[in-house]
Amino acid sequence: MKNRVTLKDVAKQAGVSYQTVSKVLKGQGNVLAGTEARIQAAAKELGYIPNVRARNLREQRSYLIGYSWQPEPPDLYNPILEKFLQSIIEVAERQDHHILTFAWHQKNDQLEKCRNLTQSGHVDGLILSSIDFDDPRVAYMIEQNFPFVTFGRANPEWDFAYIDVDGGKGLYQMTEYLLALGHRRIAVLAWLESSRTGEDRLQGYYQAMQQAGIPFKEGWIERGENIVSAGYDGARRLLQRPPAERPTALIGMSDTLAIGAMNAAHDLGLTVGRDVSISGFDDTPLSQYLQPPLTTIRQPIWEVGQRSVELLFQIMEGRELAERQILLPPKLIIRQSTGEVPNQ
Amino acid sequence: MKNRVTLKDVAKQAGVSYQTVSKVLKGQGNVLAGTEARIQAAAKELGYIPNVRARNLREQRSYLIGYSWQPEPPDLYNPILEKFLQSIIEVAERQDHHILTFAWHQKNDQLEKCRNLTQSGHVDGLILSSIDFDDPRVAYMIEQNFPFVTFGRANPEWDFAYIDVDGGKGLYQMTEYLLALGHRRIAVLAWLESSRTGEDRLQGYYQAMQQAGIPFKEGWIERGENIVSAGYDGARRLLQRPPAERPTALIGMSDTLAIGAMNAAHDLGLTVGRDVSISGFDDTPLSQYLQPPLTTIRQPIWEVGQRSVELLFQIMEGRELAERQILLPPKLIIRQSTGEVPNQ
DNA sequence: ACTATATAGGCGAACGTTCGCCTATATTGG
DNA sequence: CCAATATAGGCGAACGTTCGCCTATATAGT
Repeated sequence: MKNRVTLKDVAKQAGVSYQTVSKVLKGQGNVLAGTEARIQAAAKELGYIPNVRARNLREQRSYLIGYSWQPEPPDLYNPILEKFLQSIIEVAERQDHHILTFAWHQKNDQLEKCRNLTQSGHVDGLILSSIDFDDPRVAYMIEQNFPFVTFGRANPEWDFAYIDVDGGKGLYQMTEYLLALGHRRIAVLAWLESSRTGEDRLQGYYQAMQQAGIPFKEGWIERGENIVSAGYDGARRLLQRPPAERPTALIGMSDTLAIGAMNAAHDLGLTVGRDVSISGFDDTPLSQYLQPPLTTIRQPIWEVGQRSVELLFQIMEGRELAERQILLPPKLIIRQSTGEVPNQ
Repeated sequence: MKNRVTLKDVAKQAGVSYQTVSKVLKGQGNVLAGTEARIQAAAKELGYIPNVRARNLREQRSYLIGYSWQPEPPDLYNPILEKFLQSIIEVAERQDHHILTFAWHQKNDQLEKCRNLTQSGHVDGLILSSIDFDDPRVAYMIEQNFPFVTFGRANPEWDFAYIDVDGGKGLYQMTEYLLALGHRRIAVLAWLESSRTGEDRLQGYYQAMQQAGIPFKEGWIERGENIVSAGYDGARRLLQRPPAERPTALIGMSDTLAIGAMNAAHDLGLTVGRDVSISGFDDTPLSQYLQPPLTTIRQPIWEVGQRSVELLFQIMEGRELAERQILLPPKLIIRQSTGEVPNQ
């Protein structure tokens, strides 16, 4: 590891100055064909691989993009992390960049970590997720004018590049679908009001219900953390109401909540898909194998990852951007948990 | 980003040479208390943060650890990736290191990627997973004497640092448990013979069966890829055998296969946990919420991650290691898919 | 034949650290 | 009073690139 082959070694072997080797290898050389061949041969023979640490210092960049996500508690998991990571890694590598991952444990760690990572020159850009409404990281990045992209929206008054999935549209479609099936009493297992993403999604539900002329009932929204037991408890409360006001369909704001709801229905002796319809959000890989398979909403995660890196590259290159805010539509995936599978 | 504050800025403000600032800030200074205070104050006032690119070049290291994993196909997911990643990130950060992630798509990409990453000085060490028996990456790292640790074993004739979970022990415990419940016809949904991990696990099954004096039946091993449909197909074949030779218990080599098996049993009108026992391996976060909850084997992923980074640090520091090969025991998690929950 | 221009490649400088050695002053001991 | 030693901090060098400028030769134009 220590005595790696450097430009100087190649230069000596090829009989030129090491700077010339650099130029030739970067395709900026202005040399005779013979010289070029000699240099290439020497580089190949010696197995020259440029030292990125020196390049980084000289070029004042690190070819690294930072990414961190909010850790889930042990018994839970992040259904989209793997795909998202893989997509950003893939796109980054196409441009000779890598992804540096970092963690934050306390909420107030976040800003400090971002500060350090950016100011120390560790990374050239940042991809942030689990964005809060008035997220201090976003404010800081804007203030510092440091290249970044978020997966998720923040305060709409701030102008910065983000990508998000239109969860409102997702819930709108889902509600519409359930209404078309004939449901009228449709409840939602929602997140706490502090979640911006959660409230966005809920808007889609409100909108569809209103369009269908169904008056809003406060009691149809059960709120809780994004954990299975919250889905279970919420569904249990809803399903134990008097028959006349018991919902016939439950929309979970995540597959996690939907799974809790399915278990609650099961424990109450109800058959999901017949006695009650239940749907989720995320299209967790296993959701199609649940009994019954879960109707859900799939986020275009791969595309989110790809486009966020592409966006970030454009920002890092200082290009003017036509489209800095991207909202991607999710896709309704119909399975048996909301009743018989329709034709096709 | 461009005109960040450097040692020279701090030095000017404190009225000393920049090298002295460096020494003081690294705690190696031999200066008057007053000078030290002046330097610290200046650094704080200017918000000095060392430039890691310069440090890396000078120190000939990157403070980065590389990690890559085998991407799962889109409808599948890696049940342990998130926890593993989080654990290695956390331990790495405690020592001022970060994790650099990279991908490989083709099998033959792997070696090339590792070569580049190590020879270019991108990373100081590597954590490798999805190890093959005669894995060329391992051979290369040994030959280059580059610091690395694997999660998983390779050719036992090679001497290098690894951590693995004793899957054989896991299957032994599971088989023993099923035998204790009274099962005699116990089948396994296994991986292809080319999987070293799979064969290791299978050994535990063979051993337990042999100790119980039950003759081995070739037909009780159904092999396939690690995908739900393979578990489904394998279980279907096993469960459709004539009653006298139909297995009463199916051991899945992964939760994925077990889920396929549960679906097959369901489709054949069998109740899992009563008509047939089914178990998995991994303790996927959702496995406890399946209907019925899945008996499975939990890998100590957090510990694997933690210890692999600790091991790697020791190797990077060139310390002699007492224990370079670590085998951790998994834990049997009993739920209802293998029958009634025992007391406690 | 003399100047302008292109061609091929050398060379210095810089990126921001860290580290070891050097020096000037102050302190101590005999 | 002088030499030995500590103390405080300066200074040069190096890590391995990239980049711009410079120069020497060759070629072309008039």
